[in-house]
Amino acid sequence: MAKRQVKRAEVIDLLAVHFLDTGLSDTGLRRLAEVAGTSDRMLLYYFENKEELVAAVLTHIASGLSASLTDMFGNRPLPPSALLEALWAAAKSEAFKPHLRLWLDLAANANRGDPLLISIAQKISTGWIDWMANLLDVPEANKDATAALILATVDGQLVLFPGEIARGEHAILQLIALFRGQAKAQE
Amino acid sequence: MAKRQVKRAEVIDLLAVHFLDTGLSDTGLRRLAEVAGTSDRMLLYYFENKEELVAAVLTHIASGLSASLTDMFGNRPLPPSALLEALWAAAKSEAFKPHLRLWLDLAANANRGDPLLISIAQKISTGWIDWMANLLDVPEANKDATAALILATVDGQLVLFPGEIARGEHAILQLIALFRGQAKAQE
DNA sequence: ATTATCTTGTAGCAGGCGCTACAATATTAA
DNA sequence: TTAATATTGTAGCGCCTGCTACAAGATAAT
Repeated sequence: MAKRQVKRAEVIDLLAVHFLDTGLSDTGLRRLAEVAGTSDRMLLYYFENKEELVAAVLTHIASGLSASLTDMFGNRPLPPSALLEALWAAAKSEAFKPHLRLWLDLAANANRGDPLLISIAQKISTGWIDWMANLLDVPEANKDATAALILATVDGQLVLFPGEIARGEHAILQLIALFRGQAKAQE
Repeated sequence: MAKRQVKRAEVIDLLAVHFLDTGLSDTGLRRLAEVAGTSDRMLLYYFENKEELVAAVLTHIASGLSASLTDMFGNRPLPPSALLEALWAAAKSEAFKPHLRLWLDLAANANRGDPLLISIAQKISTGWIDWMANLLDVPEANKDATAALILATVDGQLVLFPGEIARGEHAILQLIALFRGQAKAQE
């Protein structure tokens, strides 16, 4: 009778939505219990402690990421300029914002030194990079570096223009132009 | 007579160091009082409330930033590739890390929606961009975009590779190469 | 010298935090 | 049916949070 495991999975699903909605700040046990339709006592029955709960929810979100990414972009190879263009359009959309904000939250907390959060954040980062590297129509040797550059620039927008990501658009356009120039030079 | 103002300034100085050391997480009033050599009661005498305290310390750090930047880089115009190279070397150094981590902390909290933190973060961001735009040896029309691109990419490293910023170095090198290629194409 | 103002200490409030002890119930196994 | 086990509720612990009421001492103005 693994009712505990079933409930645990349900809780994770509900809390994933909540984390994406509100970030990592609104995570008191009593609040999470309310969101998940249970009690704090029960959360600590399903999970060892709060740390394990948070880790489970975040890794669940991370593992669902790849799927939604391929849904959104397919797997047709794209040149860097086109990929960045498409990614930037997505990043500006409301549907994408929760993921980006949560990721920023996670990175900031990880940079405080928490080893658990660091490992989770790194797993998510490499997930993004691998996915994008496979999608890039560039020489094998440049794939990872190009993917990291694209991602870092988009993330950087989030840091540089908080609350108003689209304001730094000219930086993205600049990078697109650089990619185009490079492509032309290689002809 | 205005002893309160004097003490207030001293407190801000001490707390600026503490914020740079530990980020925005360790900011309980009793802890800050200990660091500043006073009591929580006194902090709330010098400042209206905690919010005003944090704002004062952060803007103090922000206003000291320009000075230390020009100290470090002078004001000789540099091409984008050289500037990025120098900035990246600085970003990897221990001396610089506190500023970057604090900035990331600030951006993450601002992205939660706090209007006060948003305005502070934006002030700091534009400070960086303006400083760098003035330093860039590129056509006037491209200065802001190039500066934002460089900053966003370096910040993005912080998000993408938490706790281990140097691991994403190939992305930076990629951007440097793109800048070099662009410079050559324009000859 | 006497007010008035400025500065500071003591004590505590109401609420949140993660977590647990204990017991009651529900479910399964024998 | 009885006994073991799994699930859940109630209540509360000790500690932290931002903040405040109140009064005592220090300093200044009159």
